[in-house]
Amino acid sequence: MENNNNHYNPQLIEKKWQLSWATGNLYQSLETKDQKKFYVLDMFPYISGSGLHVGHPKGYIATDIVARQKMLQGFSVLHPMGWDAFGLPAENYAIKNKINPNIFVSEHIKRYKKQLEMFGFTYDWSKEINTIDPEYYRWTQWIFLKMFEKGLAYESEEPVNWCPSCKTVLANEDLEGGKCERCGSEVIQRKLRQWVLRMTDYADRLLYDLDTENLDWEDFIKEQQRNWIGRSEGVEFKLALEDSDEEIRVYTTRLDTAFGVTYIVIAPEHQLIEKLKEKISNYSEVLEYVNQAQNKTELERTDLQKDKKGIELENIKAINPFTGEKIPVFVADYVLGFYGTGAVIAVPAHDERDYLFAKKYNLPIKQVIRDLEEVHSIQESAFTEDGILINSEDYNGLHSSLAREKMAEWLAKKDLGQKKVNYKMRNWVFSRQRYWGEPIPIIHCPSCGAVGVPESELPLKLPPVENYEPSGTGESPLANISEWVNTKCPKCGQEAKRETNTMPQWAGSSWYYLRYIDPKNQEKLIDPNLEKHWMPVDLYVGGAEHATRHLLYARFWHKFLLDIGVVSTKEPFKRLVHVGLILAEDGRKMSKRWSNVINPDDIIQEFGVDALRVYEMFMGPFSQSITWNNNGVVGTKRFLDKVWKLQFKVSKEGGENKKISYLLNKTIKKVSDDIDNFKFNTAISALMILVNELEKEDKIILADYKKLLLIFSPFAPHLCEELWSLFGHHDSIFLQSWPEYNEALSSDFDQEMSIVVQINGKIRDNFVLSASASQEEIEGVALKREKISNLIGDQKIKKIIYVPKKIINIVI
RNA sequence: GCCGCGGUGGCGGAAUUGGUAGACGCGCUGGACUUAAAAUCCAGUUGUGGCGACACAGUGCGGGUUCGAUUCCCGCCCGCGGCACCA
Repeated sequence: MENNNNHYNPQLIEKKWQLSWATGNLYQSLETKDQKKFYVLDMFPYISGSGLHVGHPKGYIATDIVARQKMLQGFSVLHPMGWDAFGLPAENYAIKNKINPNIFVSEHIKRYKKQLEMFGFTYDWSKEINTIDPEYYRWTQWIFLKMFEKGLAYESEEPVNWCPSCKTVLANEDLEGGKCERCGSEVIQRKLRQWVLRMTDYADRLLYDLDTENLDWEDFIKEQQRNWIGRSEGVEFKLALEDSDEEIRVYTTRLDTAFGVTYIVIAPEHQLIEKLKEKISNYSEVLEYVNQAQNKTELERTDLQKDKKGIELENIKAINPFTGEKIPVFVADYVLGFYGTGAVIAVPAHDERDYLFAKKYNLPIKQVIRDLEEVHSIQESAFTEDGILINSEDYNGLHSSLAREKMAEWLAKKDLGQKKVNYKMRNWVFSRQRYWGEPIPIIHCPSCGAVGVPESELPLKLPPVENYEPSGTGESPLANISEWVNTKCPKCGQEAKRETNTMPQWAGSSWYYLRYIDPKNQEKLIDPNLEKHWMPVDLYVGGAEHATRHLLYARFWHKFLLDIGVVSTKEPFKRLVHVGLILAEDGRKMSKRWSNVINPDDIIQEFGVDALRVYEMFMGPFSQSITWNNNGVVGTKRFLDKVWKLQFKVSKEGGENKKISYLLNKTIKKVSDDIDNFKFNTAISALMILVNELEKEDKIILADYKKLLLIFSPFAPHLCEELWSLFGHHDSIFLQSWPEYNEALSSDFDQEMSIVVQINGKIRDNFVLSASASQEEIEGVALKREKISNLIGDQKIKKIIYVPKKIINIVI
């Protein structure tokens, strides 16, 4: 099909311009001093088994529009792309299809890249990175070594989440409702030696910088991170045990309720059970309960619906330091071993769980806080809010918040306890018992312990292996390659063994945005001058599912890199926008499983990539999930054809068309603002309105048409570049300047105004008159209108409200 | 259960320092062009009543504030996302 007066043929122009842009190095980012920089970043794709569907490029289209607009506005733009390719999903796919993961990943990268190139994106491919490239992951390993040096990476034997199907441990962040996020299997707790990153050391900074660094992030993502970090301020203190040297340490945020403590509850994992085994008179019963609890899966144990069960440690009594009362000690699995001290004071009157537990086991419920209005009845339910203290001796009458302070002071003075901050967030379990990941650069020496691989030996390459299958023993398949495992200790030269665990999927993506800036640097992770030039990332676009994983990990690593002087900003991503999903026409997620996937190649074949780009941006608000509709692409192709057809109305002669220049000017502002605010749908709508008006004209002035092409070009780059060249230009449209909005012009045109007349707020009439008319004149005209005077009749006018240039409301 | 977001025509959606609800697009109806179809163009399209001018109703439900509420307040219902015994 040829181009004709009604339609253009995308096949004839799109490939041509993509080639021209690439050979002209149009998108190479340069560190020029005289231009302002703009670093716009996409979350790079993870290489999995399935290819791209129409949902994947949505975010990339948006960043491409922003990148092109910024270029036109005179910024030097960095817009890179790369590949995230280590990790479980890629490895599982490779195993399932019996391919070498290396080969599978490399082939898929080629395919992804080809698909991305069809979209005509502005990527600077000279900056391409790939997380499985040894020249890339040597720096991932380098960061790990630095963390090891600083004591932030350590070995641990704590119980960890183990996925029996993936045969590896998982971080807390990798769980979804107690199940493996990848395969859905139930995760069990297993004691295994692991590498762990001390992320909780950064908890406060991760929390406070969300607010103090003026991050332009959507609130719900910040909120998710805050909840995930889960900071709480409380007090840790000890209770003595009767007839014993042991003591119980507890953590509470409600010290004000301390006089209401009627028993203590400890977690089944608590070491005190073992220590007191001689003293506990029902020890065998207790042990049975403990074993039962530990055999439960995480899911069963955290099921809120289940009964609050527990068992008393008979013959054990703790002493409440505030009252001197002797209180029983229970073990119950609703207390978590890993949080706080693994032991809590139970205040049934003021905590719902304790209330249920106390009712079940007939334990006393002692009220020590009353509500201000004195309407709450402890007989009916626990009162969990702050209030006024009662039954609390010296503290009676104080408000909860003040009581907490005073009581904490008292504990500190008696040397029984002090204020303490706790986090829900746990340290990052960083090793995986799998093949497809960055080797952890550590050597285990019988004399020196864990020793870092010398920097000069990086990258420590992942060796080829015959069998990728995970063993399930807690060792990775690397353990079977003796020539790789056996080595010498870099410190003492003795025979030693390499660490065989690998890094998790999220390692490479935790710092990739830095490497784009200086991808080929052999000496350093990044050149400090380049880092200062480009960082922080000005705009980061990707899926919201990364709120508590990638985005938290990357912030953590970034802060560490700040501490060791590699980067200069506190936060990596200044502005973050999340992309809404594109759902299939049946309303479900697009997936091979449902065979409802729309392939972009087919749409591009039929309508061209510009029509697809414009449609995806026009569908609805960018961050909202929206269902795909093939007819929508028909509509945007129709719109592109309208723009194409307008060229035949362009005339080089003739004077200014006031009406059009006014509307054009308004559209320039609307489109500029809307791109800034990610309101692409209304930007396109404004362009449609302009085009509809231009269609009605017999003649279009060339200068106006060029402006239309310029403001439309970020959305439909191929079509606009083609039309630009058809008017005799030899240089790219993207080397021009974004049209300026002329503020004076906007008021110039408003010589008339349309006034709506309301009676008691109901619209009854409207008329047009000169924009210079005063309120009195307008009132006069309105009251003389036949319709209005008939409606008013002889009723009395109470008052008249005038909204300048819009509405006059007569109240009768 | 807690936190966050949302509910507007046949459909996707637009409009919020309170000021003409339904922009723009899809679909549908009628018309022009054509031997015919496609494409394109023109007109219409929230509902009810009316030939019509127009009237009444209308932004999840029930109240309230206001000259005026999709927008603000109170009480509910429904959907989506996140967290989930964190003491």
